[in-house]
Amino acid sequence: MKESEQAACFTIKTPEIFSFTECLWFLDRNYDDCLHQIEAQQLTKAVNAPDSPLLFRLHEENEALCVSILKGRLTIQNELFLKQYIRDYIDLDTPLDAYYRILNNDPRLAYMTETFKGLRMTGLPDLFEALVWSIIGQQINLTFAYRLKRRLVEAYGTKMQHSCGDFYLFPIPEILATATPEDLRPMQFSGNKARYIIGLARLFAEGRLSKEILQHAPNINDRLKLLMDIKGVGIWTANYVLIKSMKEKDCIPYGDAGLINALKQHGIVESRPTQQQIDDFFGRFSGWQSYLVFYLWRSLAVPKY
DNA sequence: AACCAGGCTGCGC
DNA sequence: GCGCAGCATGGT
Repeated sequence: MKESEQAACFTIKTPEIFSFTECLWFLDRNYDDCLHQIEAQQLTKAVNAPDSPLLFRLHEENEALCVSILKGRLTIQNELFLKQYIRDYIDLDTPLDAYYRILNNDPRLAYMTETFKGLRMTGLPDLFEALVWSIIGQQINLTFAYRLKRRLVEAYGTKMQHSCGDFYLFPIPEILATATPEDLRPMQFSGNKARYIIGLARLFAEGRLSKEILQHAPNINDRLKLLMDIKGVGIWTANYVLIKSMKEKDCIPYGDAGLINALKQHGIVESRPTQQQIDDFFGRFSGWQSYLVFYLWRSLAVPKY
């Protein structure tokens, strides 16, 4: 192997208040996610980088994240892209101390700063992927949602083969735009999910929606409206996507079954809370509302809560 | 077998 | 703007 190829790795210094274990745990959660593999505290994943697809592996060592490239060329441009991708993927750039101070002010939530210490928002930097995934997840349980995603990705995504297994890239809109609802029905997509997803792929393929377009919208309400004008995207999906893909600080996916369960389990709301009741509680967490939603989702996996 | 799941659309008010 | 039925599909 040539020296230049041996150098196909780099490190990223980890921030204060960071737990790689917590982040990996959330990414895994015992669900069958077809877009990454987590094993022995290592994450392996394929991404579409500007110069070529990359298969990378991430592990922690000496207060740094080590990124090694298993497949694909680590050009300068690809390295810049991957560095930023990882920073976005596990939200390395947000200092959490202010958030933890607010959590500690609420006796019902203070335990989170220890129990989930260092957990960072796991993002979906690819807007198209975030939208499709949220449509898949509407109104069905997560086990089934991950199964649907796997079928879609294996049928329309790009495979990267490696000695430790096959890794998939999420389907690009241009490919998915050629599918018909009849193609997706046998994979157990409902007719509506199939139509919504294909419509979305066409929107992206025709350049009528992109992350850039959304980023250029002047404010959060314009971004919500741009998203909710899409067939199949309601208030839940729009907020979910702004959290996961756009790092929006104060988004609440109203109606989210998991969120409401978590709020009930913490004694914060009664069943079937109104939007106003949820806003009243979240008001104190301005600047960290999205993060709080994320930590409440995390809490659902704790038996006590 | 009923009720639930990281909802949405279309309708009537 | 708000509430509600109807929908679609597997898990528990």
